Amino acid sequence: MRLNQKFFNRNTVLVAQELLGKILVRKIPSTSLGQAAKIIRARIMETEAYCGMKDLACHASKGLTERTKVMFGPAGYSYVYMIYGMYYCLNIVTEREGNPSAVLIRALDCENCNGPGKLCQELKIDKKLNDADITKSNLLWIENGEIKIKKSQIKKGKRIGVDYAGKWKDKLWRFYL
DNA sequence: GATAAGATGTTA
DNA sequence: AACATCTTATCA
Repeated sequence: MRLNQKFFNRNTVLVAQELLGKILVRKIPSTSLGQAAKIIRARIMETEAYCGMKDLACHASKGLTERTKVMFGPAGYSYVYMIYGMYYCLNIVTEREGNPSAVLIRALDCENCNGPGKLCQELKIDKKLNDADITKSNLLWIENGEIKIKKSQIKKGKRIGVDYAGKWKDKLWRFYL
């Protein structure tokens, strides 16, 4: 079953943990004539929570801009941005409209998906998939996993690469299996 | 294992 | 100028 708006319209740290073990589904349309479309399904293994304007590690802390505006909208939308000039990162917007937060998908359990930049490469996720309603899209969505994840299976750590974020850099908002 | 550098373009 | 990354190289 596909996860709905209600699932994402909640506390970001909670959603980040509950996304572990869920199935990310990506339908890649055919690129050339006669070539079949491809569907990739993979378990989410690692996430990070980025919580609103106060969180200095969250892009939305810089205010509403062309880049961050998706996060200010309703939950359940994709936020895709370019990082370091070479990679894309995939996030899902959480919380109610006006509370700009998102969960970064850092790793899946498939080949070449052990990092936020790599999994976007593997799943052919780029800026075109920014601002997509993943509760309705037929290109990208998330489904319930078969397996129920127990709280004891979830490991926590500091978020990666956010040393500039002052007191927010030490928050244990990275979750992984 | 830890650390450093380089590739690269968007962002404010 | 800094950056929510990854790969390769060079240490220990």
